[in-house]
Amino acid sequence: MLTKSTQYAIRALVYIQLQNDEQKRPGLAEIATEIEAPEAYTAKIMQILTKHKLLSSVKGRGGGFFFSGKEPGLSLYKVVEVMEGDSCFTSCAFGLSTCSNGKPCPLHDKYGPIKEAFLKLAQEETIQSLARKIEEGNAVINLL
Amino acid sequence: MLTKSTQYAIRALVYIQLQNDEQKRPGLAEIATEIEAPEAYTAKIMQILTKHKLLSSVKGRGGGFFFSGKEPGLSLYKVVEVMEGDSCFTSCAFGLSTCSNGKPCPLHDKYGPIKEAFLKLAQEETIQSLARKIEEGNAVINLL
DNA sequence: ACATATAAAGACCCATTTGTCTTTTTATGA
DNA sequence: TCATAAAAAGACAAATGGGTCTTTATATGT
Ligand code: FES
Ligand code: FES
Repeated sequence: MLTKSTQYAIRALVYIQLQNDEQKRPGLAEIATEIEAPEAYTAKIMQILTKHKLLSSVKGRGGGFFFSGKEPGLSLYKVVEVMEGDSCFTSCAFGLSTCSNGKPCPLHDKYGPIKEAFLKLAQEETIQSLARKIEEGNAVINLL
Repeated sequence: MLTKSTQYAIRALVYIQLQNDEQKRPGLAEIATEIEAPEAYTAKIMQILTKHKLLSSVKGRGGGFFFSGKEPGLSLYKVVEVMEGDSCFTSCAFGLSTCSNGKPCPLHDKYGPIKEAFLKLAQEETIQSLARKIEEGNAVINLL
């Protein structure tokens, strides 16, 4: 499972993308409310994201968060990597220090493909592709 | 990802099964060493498992841990449930409070099947089936 | 130019998970 | 029977993740 921080990050980024698509630049308070996350904690997460250049921000009046738009899509993989590292894609489900085909744990055969599928999902889906599903009415961003 | 405690539990149970298959009843110290886990912490985990009757134990001289053998297999699902609850099988990857087909998050379509596969794995695989893979030389229990 | 709205930064605090240490209980082999 | 080996129990400590509060820096609208 992804950590709460990663989930907050993904939800926040998707919300920002949705707003950007309407030429808006949401601020912290609005984002936190919309994704149902604590405001101060959301602030910390936004700081991590901007520090790692996944996102841009402007301070001061009328400031807020936005994607510069020059980049292509932002993959979920990148977000997960920045927020919690990539161990959820690589580590052994059984707890061995390394997951390898050479000395597999007894879960390796069946768990490997699951990890693969999750990795593929994270690499192929982007903040933008998720936002699009919401815009098309095929998914929701919260349960409000 | 399963928690460390859950992983310790699974490894310990598999080791006990392997020893039981040779008519042995390993004690705490031996188990902890073999699964490469802290002894005192392993003790706590064994207590949880015995309290929930996933495992039997005898105190005193010549004591140790063992499966009573009357039960059929012990599914991974049961172990996970006892150790950390079932949220890893049910919760929303995006962080919504409920995962539902009615109001799906934008990850639901692609993540759902992955969760399904993981649940199936946990329900079908048992401590005994994992032990068998090791006995047959198709997997290892540690990297020692 | 300046007041103000906003993000950034830093110092904390709380909860949970992971891990250790000590004491108690109990079964059993000598 | 009874000393001892073992698990059980309880109290505590460290590490991590999640969360809050206060102060600082800065961009912008007026
Ligand atoms: S070795 Fe355990 S999942 Fe690969
Ligand atoms: S609603 Fe998010 S995974 Fe089902």
